[in-house]
Amino acid sequence: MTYLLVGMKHEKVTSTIGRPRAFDVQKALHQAMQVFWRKGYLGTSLSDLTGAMGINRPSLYAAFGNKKSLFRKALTHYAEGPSSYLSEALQEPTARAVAERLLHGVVDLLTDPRTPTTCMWVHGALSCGDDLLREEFAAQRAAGLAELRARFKRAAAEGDLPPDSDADSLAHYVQTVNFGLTVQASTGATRKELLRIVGIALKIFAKVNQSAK
Amino acid sequence: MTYLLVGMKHEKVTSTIGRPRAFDVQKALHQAMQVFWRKGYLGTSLSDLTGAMGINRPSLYAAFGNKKSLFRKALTHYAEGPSSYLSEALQEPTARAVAERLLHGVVDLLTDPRTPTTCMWVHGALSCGDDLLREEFAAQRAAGLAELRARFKRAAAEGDLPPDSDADSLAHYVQTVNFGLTVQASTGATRKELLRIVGIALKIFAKVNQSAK
DNA sequence: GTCTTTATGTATCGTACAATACATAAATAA
DNA sequence: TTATTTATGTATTGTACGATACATAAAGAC
Repeated sequence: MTYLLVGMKHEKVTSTIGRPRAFDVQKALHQAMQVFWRKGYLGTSLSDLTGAMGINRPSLYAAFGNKKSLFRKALTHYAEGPSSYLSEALQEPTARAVAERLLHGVVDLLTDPRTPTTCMWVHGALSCGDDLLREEFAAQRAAGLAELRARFKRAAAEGDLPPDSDADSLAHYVQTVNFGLTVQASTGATRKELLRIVGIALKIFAKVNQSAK
Repeated sequence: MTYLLVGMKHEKVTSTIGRPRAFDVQKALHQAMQVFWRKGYLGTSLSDLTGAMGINRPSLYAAFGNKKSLFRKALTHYAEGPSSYLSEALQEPTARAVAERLLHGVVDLLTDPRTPTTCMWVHGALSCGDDLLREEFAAQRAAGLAELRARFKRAAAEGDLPPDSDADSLAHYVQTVNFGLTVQASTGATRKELLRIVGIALKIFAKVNQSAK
C-alpha cells in the first residue's frame, strides 16, 4: 500500500502492483454525484449507485469507503464542477455584478436540462438524515457565506458599496435568495419565473447604492 | 361502517359501536406531525411514528392509512397550525405589511425553541423521495403563490403598489425569501441573522413604491 | 345473555437496505 | 516459475423497513 505523505488526508493512492482497476474512478464519482444530486442522500440506495456507476458493491467500497464517504466525495466533486459558478462570481468587478453573476449562475444550473432541477447541496442538506453530515453542511454554508461577505467588504472599501454597508447581512441575503431559488426550482418553478425573481432580488443593490448618495 | 355522504373525501367517521379508540386521533396526528417536521419523510420510520404517537402499528394503519397518507394528514395539520401565519399575513392592510408579517412569521416559526428549526413543507418537499408527493408539493406551492399574487394584485388596484407592478413576480420573490430563510435556519443561521436578512429583503418594497412616485 | 363490530397487542411477513466473505482474476516482484 | 498484491463477481450477512395476520378485548345491538 502506498500513501501520500504530504497533502490531503492520508488517502490511498493507486498502486502499481496488483490487478488494475477496471473502471475510471473519476467517471464513477461523476455518476455517483448525479444520483445523489437527483435523489438526495436518504433517497439514494447502494443499488442506485452501483447501477449508475457500472461497478459492483465491493469495488465501490474499495474505492470510496462507504455510502457516507462517497457522498462527501460526490459533494466535493459537485463544488468543483457544477457549483463552481460561485467562486467564479466572486471575481466580478462590482458587488452588484457578483450578485448578478451568482444568481444567474444558480438559475442556469437549476434549469440545465441535462442535470437535476435542484441544487445538490440544498437537496443533500435537507435529506441527509444524519447529524454529522448536517454539521458539515452548516460549516460549508458558513464558509460560502464568509467568501461572499469578504467580497462585499472589499466592495465597501473600494467605494463600490456604501462604506457603512452591512456586508454580512448582504451576503446572507444573496445566499438566501440562492437557496430560495433552489426550492422554487425543486417544486416546479420555470426558468422565466426564476429569472424574474432574480431581477427583483437584485433591485436591492440599486437601493443600497442609492442610499449612499 | 359509517361514511360522510357530504363533505370531505369519503372519510370514515368514528363509529358508535365496537371497541372505542384508546387514543386521541388529533393528539396522535400532532405528534406524527412533529416527527415528520423534524426528520423529513424519508428520515422518519414507522417506529419513530408509533413511538411518538404512543400507539401500535395496527392502530396507526387503522386510523391513518399508511405512512404516506399519514404524512399528507400531518402536512394538512401543519398548514392549519404552525403554518397558519401565511393566511394571517394576507389580512394585513398593505402589501409591504403583508410581506413583513409573512417573513417575520417564518422567522418566528423557524426559531421557536419548542419546534424543529426548519419548515415542515420545505423539509418534506426535498426529502420525500416520491414523485407523487413531489407533484402535490408543487401544487401546494402554486396555491400559496396564487394567494399571495392575488393579494398583491389587490394592492396594486388599491394604489398600495404601483399599478404596473408585477404582482406575480413579487409574490414569487417573497415566497423565495421564505424558502431561503428556511434553508438558512435548517443549516444553522441564528434568529438575529434571519431578521437581518428579512430587513434587507423588505427594502424591495421601499424601492417598488418609490419607483411609482 | 349472545352476536356483531371495532380496536388493541403481539408476533410476524416479505423486502430492501448497507455492508462483507470468499473464491477467482489479473497485475507486479522475485 | 512462484509468491504477492490488488480488483472483481457472486453470494450472502444481519438489520431495519413498511405493512399485516391473528387472537383477544371492549364496546353497542338485539
